[in-house]
Amino acid sequence: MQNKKLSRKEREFQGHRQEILEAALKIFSEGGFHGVTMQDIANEAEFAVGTLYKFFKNKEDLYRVLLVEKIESHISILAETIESGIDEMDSLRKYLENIIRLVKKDIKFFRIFLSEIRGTTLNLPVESEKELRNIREQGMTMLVSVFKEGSRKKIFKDLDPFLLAIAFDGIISSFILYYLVHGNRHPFNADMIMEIFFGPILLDQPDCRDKAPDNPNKSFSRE
Amino acid sequence: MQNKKLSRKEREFQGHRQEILEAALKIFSEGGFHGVTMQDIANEAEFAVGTLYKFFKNKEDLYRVLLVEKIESHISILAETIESGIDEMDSLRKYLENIIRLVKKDIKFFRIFLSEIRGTTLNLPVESEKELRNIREQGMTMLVSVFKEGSRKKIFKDLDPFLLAIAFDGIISSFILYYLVHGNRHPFNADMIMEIFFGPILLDQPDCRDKAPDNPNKSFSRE
Amino acid sequence: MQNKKLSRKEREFQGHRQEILEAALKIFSEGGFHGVTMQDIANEAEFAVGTLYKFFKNKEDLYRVLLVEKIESHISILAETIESGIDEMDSLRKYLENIIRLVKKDIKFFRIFLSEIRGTTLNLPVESEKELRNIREQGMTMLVSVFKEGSRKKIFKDLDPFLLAIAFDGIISSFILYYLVHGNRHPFNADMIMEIFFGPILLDQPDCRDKAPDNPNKSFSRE
Amino acid sequence: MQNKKLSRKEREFQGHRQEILEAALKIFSEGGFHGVTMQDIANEAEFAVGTLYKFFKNKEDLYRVLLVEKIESHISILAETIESGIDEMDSLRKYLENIIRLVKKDIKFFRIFLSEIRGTTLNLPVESEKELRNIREQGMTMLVSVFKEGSRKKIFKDLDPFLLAIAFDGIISSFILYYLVHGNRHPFNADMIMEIFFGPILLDQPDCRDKAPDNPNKSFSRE
DNA sequence: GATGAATGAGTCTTCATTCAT
DNA sequence: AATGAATGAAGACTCATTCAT
Repeated sequence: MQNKKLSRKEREFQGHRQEILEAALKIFSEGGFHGVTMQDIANEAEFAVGTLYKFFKNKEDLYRVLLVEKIESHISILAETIESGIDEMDSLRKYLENIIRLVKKDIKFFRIFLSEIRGTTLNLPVESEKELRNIREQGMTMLVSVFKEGSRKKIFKDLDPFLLAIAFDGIISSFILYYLVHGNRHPFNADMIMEIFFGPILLDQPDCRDKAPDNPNKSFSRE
Repeated sequence: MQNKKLSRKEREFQGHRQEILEAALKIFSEGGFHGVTMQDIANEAEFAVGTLYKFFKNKEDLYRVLLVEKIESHISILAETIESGIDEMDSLRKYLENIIRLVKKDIKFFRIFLSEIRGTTLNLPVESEKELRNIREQGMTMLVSVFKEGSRKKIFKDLDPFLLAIAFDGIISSFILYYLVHGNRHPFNADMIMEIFFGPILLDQPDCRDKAPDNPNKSFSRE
Repeated sequence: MQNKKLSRKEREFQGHRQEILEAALKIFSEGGFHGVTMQDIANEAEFAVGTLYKFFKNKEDLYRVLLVEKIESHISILAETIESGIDEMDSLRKYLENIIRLVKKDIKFFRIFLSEIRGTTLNLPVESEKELRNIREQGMTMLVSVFKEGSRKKIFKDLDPFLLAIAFDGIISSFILYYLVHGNRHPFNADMIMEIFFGPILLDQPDCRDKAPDNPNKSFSRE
Repeated sequence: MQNKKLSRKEREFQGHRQEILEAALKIFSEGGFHGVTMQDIANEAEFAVGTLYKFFKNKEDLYRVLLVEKIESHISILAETIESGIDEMDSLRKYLENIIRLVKKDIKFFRIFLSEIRGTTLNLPVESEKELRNIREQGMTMLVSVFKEGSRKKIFKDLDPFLLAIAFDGIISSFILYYLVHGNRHPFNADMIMEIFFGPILLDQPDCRDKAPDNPNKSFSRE
């Protein structure tokens, strides 16, 4: 009975915690970290401000937890996805399909996520930003592995797998961002993105590389 | 003589305005809009706070002007660049080379720019955000035209030129972001990006498209 | 019990609101609207500045509420008074007696009231000034009615009742002002004011009117 | 010649001083002391802000001088007027006629004057307020003398001449204020005010004095 | 755990005043 | 005397956080 009682309490605790996180997600996604007050979140969550502080150390902590929990959950889904692929192309296509599914399911989160992750000027204190960036890096690492493996197997052209991962990730982000801002104006799906990325865009031309003289000025490296 | 005197004053005025803008750029790029006080900027600019308000209506105005002036200048450079290309591929390569050049020259600006433009949650009041997004849109429009023309000429594969532009833009942003965060760890240049985007990544495979059954669940469209 | 608790909270809330209003009254009556800071009021009220803003939207609102609540309360007292008179002279004498009583009881308020209401250059934004003037106007309207009725009954000499009200009101204000500045140096009471206003000042003289040639220059009308 | 040159300079100096005072009068009368910036006045005067400080020590000084000079000039006019009267009634009528004339000629000044003089909460630091009040007192003193003389000559009813002066002054202020706020809605002139003040308002009634029992509660004296 | 009134440090912004030209 | 750019002190207001109930 004691056990049961505690368990109910625990369930309630977790329930309230979730309600607060969801309220925070909604409110933050609309106003951004600085455009939102703890009172706003408390109102949305239908709790008193003080209560928020029983669950989260402070505003920043609430925001951070919000992001970290979701990112970790998404990353673990995507990790499974990638591992379930029968080959690298399959993994990446599934990865894409899943991201698209997640974005549709969780627009609010991605709204925050993008502004937080793509920005380089900070909403949060350095420490929190680092943590976010590290978690985020794990996601990139997964991609890099796939591209490395694909390169090793000679499925992919011989390019730095890291750069390929950056590019792939950039395309995805760009589509997500476009979707968040403009909705369905130019519909797309995983296969179209795969085609754009992996297929040739340029038709009937030997190679676009040889046209470029090695002008050091153009290369992207700090002097 | 009267004329000369006025001209000196005007030059001084513009000079001070520039100094403030540069100080603001530095400080904002380090702390973000909300992480920075007018006092911080005044200190960096070596003016009194009050002086900032002689040049800019308020903090937001200062930030907005900072972005707008630079974006407009960069866009006009890129527009010229694109027009100077002998064909679409040349235009895009030059576009890329110029962006890379601009980023190297103006890291601080791009730091702000990315966080401002890629985010969907606002730093600024809605009105200012709209203005920024509109200017930014002009940049995208340029890219779209090139892809449209390339499609028309059958230089590019028959895909929605809009999606191609989004993808191209996404790759660029991703590389810039990577450069801003990690510097030169994985060096790249315009040609590499061109190759990744326009060349095929997938080797010796007929087409990646036909493997994908038309699963509506995967397509990126709201219900 | 729940009810009681709420009621206690409500009582406390109203209590604090009153404490703030009283502190504000004291401080404003000494320094005027512009000569006083919210910090001054907070100190006097023994609350933090932030607390003031839980009760009043801003400094102006606090000042306005202060005036409006008191004016309305005073006007309603005076309205009752006037209605309770057995005839017009009685009404006005009672009106006077009550004003004198109120002034003695609430010197601080009248200090603010006079400077606010008699001035024509604004302390407050136009909107608030209008509101104050409107409420104030109600007070004048009461006086005008009495004078109208007295004129109709031929109790008063046949003069524009409006002008009589203005004159009567002016005398009162003048005595109040004198009292506020010099205290009791020249004591007076309601009856003395009544005598000055209603009785003849000029002795044994036919009428002072016929001596005045109709010089348009002297009449108080805009050309 | 040297003399002449200085004299021209002096004339110019005085001219500019006047222009500034006039601009200040206009601007202050519209916005009140605190609602106006030195820049506003400078704009109106078509001088630079710095120039204002060549003529006046600071904002307060400008405001004070503005009032003092006008008040003194008006008082001296009114003093002459009063002295020119053939008897007390004539003096007071002429006094009234002149005030009305002055108000019509100098609405802007009276707008400031009233709010400054009738208020008891300060726009200005205590010292300046005292100075203004002293000058103003001189005006009252003139009135008091006339009433004293009238009482001595038994022209006026035997009432404290001081109170009569306060009452007379109050009526005048009230009419002026009404005129400033509502313009000519209820036209009046010196004679009407004389009649209201000196004639009986109450008709066919023995005396209103004896009805009043000596209730100390009603008398206007601090306990 | 839940509450929400109270706190007060922190910021933007204004504007009287100065001073080099 | 005239200028007006620069100054910086001062004040209204906000909001994350605390704590007594």
